[in-house]
Amino acid sequence: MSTATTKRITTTKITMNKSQLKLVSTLERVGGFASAQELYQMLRRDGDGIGLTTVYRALQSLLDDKIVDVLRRADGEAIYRLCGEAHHHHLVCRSCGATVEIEGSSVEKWAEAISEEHHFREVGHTVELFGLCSNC
Amino acid sequence: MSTATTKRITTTKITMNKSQLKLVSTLERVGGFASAQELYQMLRRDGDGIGLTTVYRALQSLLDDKIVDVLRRADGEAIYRLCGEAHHHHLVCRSCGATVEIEGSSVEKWAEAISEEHHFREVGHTVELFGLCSNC
DNA sequence: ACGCTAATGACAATCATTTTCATTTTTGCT
DNA sequence: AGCAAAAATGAAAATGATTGTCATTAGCGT
Repeated sequence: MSTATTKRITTTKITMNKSQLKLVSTLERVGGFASAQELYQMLRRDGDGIGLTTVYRALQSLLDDKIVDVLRRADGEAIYRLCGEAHHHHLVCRSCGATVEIEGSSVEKWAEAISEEHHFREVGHTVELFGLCSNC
Repeated sequence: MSTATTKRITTTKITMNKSQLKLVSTLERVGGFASAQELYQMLRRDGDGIGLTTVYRALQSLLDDKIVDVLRRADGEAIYRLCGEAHHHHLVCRSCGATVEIEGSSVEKWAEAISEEHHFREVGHTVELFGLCSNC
């Protein structure tokens, strides 16, 4: 008999309720980041009678289930996006707001190495660059 | 006579008022990040009659003068630190809050390269890692 | 249909941050 | 020193995102 440890396979069954599904599809439509307030307004505009509380709750569940990622805008407002989106970072002009999407495999590798070095698991990262673009 | 363009030397005289000085010295004492609310409470504990409004205003001025940096905690609260502090990043346990300070010259170089590539100037960056530490 | 649980939404509460505005302090000038 | 204008200050109210409360409702299994 092998003494190999059995890998734990996480079989958490993830069930999404109606609100969560609506949010996911709205986020798909957005294709990037959106705040809770923005998502709420989009749904209302579409005639949906969803409540703000429900939007926040559903987003929290989606976060727990790792279906969405969260980030903070400069003013502190939380913005969400689907995890599935290709992971990239942003170079933002702090004057005019122009944004360039950056893919940075080197940073990903760096983050991974650091995490291992310190025995951290499930490490995500936030990497954002802020400066002045050539026009500003 | 030379036709060389004259380099503009920015001689903005930076004068700090009393409140700004107090905040700088408090931040020195802290040696890292602190929120406006925390700084306010520290000063009050020390018997200073400073008002919260003044703390926010002074921090804003220090930001404008590039004397302090700002970052966001996970809950969206803004935290400030002196720019002079050795620049480093953080690896934070999202469960117990344990924090490891990381220095990452490779990320600095990467950020610089990206900035140049897109002709951005005065680029600062935010790099934070969040995960689960070995105890959690 | 019935009973139970999860989900929902209106509303109030919280908390950081910003605004307002009247008062005080500092500064510059004579 | 004396005085006027400008800058700084702080109390209190306003704002805006987010969270908590709680009564109502929708779904589901029997």
